[in-house]
Amino acid sequence: MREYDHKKIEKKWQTDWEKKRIYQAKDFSKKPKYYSLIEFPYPSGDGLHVGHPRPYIGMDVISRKRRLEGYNVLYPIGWDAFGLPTENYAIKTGKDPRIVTKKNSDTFRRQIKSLGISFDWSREVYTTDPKYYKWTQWIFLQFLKKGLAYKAKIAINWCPKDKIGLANEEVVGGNCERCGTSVEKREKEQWMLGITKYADRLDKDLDTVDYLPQIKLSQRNWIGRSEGAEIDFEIKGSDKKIKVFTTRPDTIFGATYLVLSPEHAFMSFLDDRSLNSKEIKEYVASARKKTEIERTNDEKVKTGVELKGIKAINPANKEKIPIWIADYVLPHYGTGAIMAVPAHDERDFAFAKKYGLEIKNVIEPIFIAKFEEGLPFVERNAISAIIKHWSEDKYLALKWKTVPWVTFVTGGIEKGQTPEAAARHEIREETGFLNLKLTKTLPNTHSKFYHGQKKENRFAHFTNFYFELENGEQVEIDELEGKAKHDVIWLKPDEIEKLLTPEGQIRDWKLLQKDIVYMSDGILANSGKFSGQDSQKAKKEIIKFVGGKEKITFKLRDWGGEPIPVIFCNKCGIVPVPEKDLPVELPKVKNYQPTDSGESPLANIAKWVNTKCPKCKGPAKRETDTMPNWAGSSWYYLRYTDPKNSKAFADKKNLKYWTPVDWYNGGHEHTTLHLLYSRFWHKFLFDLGLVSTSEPYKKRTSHGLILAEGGEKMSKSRGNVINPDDIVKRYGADTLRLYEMFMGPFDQAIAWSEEAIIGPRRFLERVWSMQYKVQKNKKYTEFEIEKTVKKTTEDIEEMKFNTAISALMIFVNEAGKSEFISQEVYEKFLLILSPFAPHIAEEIWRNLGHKKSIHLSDWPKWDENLIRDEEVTIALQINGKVRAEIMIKADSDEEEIKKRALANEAVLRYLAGESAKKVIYVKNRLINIVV
RNA sequence: GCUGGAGUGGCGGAAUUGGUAUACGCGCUAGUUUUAGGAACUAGUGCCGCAAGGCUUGAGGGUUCGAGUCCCUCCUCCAGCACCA
Repeated sequence: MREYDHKKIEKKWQTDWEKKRIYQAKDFSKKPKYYSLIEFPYPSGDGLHVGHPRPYIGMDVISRKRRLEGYNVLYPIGWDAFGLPTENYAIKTGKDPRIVTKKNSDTFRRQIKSLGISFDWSREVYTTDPKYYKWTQWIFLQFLKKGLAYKAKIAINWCPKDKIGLANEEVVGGNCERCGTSVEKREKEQWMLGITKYADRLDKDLDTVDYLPQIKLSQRNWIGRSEGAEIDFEIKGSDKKIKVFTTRPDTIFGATYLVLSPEHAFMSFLDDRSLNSKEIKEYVASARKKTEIERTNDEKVKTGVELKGIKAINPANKEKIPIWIADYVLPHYGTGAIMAVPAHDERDFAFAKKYGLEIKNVIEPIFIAKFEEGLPFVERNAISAIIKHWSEDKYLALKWKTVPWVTFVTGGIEKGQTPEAAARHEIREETGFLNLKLTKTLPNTHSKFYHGQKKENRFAHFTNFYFELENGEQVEIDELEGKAKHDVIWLKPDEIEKLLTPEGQIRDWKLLQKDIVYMSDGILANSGKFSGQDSQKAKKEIIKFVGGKEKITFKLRDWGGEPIPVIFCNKCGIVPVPEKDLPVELPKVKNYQPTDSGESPLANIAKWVNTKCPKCKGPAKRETDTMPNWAGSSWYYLRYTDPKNSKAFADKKNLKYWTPVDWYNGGHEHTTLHLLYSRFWHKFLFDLGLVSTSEPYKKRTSHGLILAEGGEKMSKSRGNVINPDDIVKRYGADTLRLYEMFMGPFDQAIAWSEEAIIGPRRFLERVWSMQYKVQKNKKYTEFEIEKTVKKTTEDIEEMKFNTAISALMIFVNEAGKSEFISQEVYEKFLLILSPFAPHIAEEIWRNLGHKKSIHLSDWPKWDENLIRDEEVTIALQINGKVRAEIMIKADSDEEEIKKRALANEAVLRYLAGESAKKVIYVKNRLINIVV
């Protein structure tokens, strides 16, 4: 019996596989293709830590399984090397980023190879390679041609220490993510890509792909589609109009003022027309000075200034309403102006409260409780009354006798009766109390419910009152009307919310304690001819009524990116670099020091910057800003299909064969920006007829981070990095792979444990020693392997690698008990183990006499008939508690089992003479005896 | 604040979706054995209790013959978004 020598085995097979190129994808094949993809790594100087390979191993398991299932698999890798860290590193060391990148990727490659990941190394791409970024630039020129790339002056976050622009994500709490310096706001010309033009498609087409639900959700949130309307508000005494965007046109009768963002174009028209133009100008100027962060982070205290002497006209009710400017209205969303409905919007409410603006209720809440399906609704006008005790902080409620309700006093309004009179009448009848002071009338509410006593569905319209009792004087209550139906109880404030049944009354109570802004749909009120209608249903009619237009708006904004391949000419303006001159290569720069102005270090290299205009041949300058790193990573998966092509970014035939990516796994942190941007690029290329599918990725999943043992992020600066090299040396790549897949759910973050890794190693030891128990032509533990094959096959597809491995372990534990194992069964086992532990599986496979690699074999099938157990254990429960177990033949007769159960000794003991009320049988699972 | 996810032994985590809670692994306890290593093997291991037995899935209520799973209220943690009208 040989020892399990992982070092020898792993080295040997890695060399062999590489020599025979068994993982190289073939362009075009009779086999069906399968394209599995991981996010390509950023090769930092720190080398790999154990967190990096988790997704690679996960997709490796999928890819290896697909090969065994007969697919022609493309599983490529490359290096994403542009971007801030490289630049920062270069700045620090003064070294050429390309040399640094090369060195780093060499380390990464060696480390990844030592794990036995089945990447096709012949298709490696580098985003820093001119042969690659030539095509990034080329795609950019296509954007330019179609008008989807444009230059705009936008505010950027500027770190004065690093002298570098930061993306919003790189600003944490107003400080630079890297160095902690407080970030400034700077205006800078930036290249923008018009992703917003694709917003609708990016949203809709999510229906056509198989992404994890959370991923779709966060993409949808990021795109932020919302349906609403644009409505013009006329300015009194002027032909000017202000256009607002709203998702709640149904609340327009409650719009009591307008708010414009300080950047709004109306401001320039205004000039000195308003009575307080100086104040306004000051406010606009101060808002401009604030950074985006200040504007949104100032604990959301709202400030604003009224445009005095100017009024707008609410098109719904023709009322004159004031106009304000305030920086809580964002310039770049909707029209940069809103109609404020303080009664039904929290932000408007806070603002209105602060500045004493009118608050007009136009939506009355509707509460829908349980009702009988199919029964018509009987409409009733009703009252509800909160009544305070005359001397204590207690409130009157009725505890109903026939139904399990606790309510405030309620009752119908008779014809000709005022609501207040109805309330007083009802209170007297039901409680006998006489001396009430009407303290407050609360807003109306509506409620749909089933009236258990009257046996009908009710649609009640409530007028709500708050009374205070002046004293305890009472009259005798009529037996029938009062006491027979309910008892009067007094509730303390903290009991009310817990005990009260009707939601509407709970709301009344809460409203009495504090302001509540009702923002949901309901019944319209104070809304002219629309009063009484369902707010949701009336939306469209109201838009028509006020002359508005339905409109869909997106949160998504165009994003800045800085391309290289353009030239600025004084005569011709922005001129694209001719395609034949691509790529525009970066010059070798000796000094990578950044400049104070925010210009690229390239700007100092006159020789490179000064060039000729391709159009007029006059003197011109090159764009000196460099591409953001997401540009290169937006299309890299296309390059893998044809990585060496010098005529196009990839040949159409290759693209047609390999795309779309069948399964793309990546980090949670990329589910919005990267994923959205690459979808956008892909759709653009699709529109140009350059790729053959409208979506790049058929399926997308995420993996969780691996954290350090304390649960902290792993990083060199924290000094808690676990290097896979050490693990591979001591336990072997197979153990590491197995452990990473076994440690917990794949999509969840999880802390590394140096202790727990021994488990998978022991498992492999047992797998190893099993080979010495193999018997040919004998069958053992047959149905166990069938079960294991089924479970493993299914779990891998759902990325439930942890339970798949658990099934493998259970098999080995079981099979290990018998003296022998049949070769057939053992081989099946090795095949389903092979995606997780490819080296040991290969070694044993060959030891068993195979000449060809296990990884070129076939994935085993299982026989459903063998899995079905002949006998099953079922539980005997009494009142839901397990008291005994019995063995029965699978699918045996129900009555017979029940008889056996009732005759069971343990059952009889627990029954203790009592007879069974009911016996429930769940097929092949349990019997529950109710006593 | 909003949205999404989660809370199960000493620890990482299972649970065919309403049907025997704690699979698998780590750790721990006892034993066996050895080429003395960061070992291997065998048995045991949710909690309380000597036991019979009782109790257990963040807390509290509810529905059900039966709830980790469904409903309501609340608490805690993680992630993303953050005035998007």
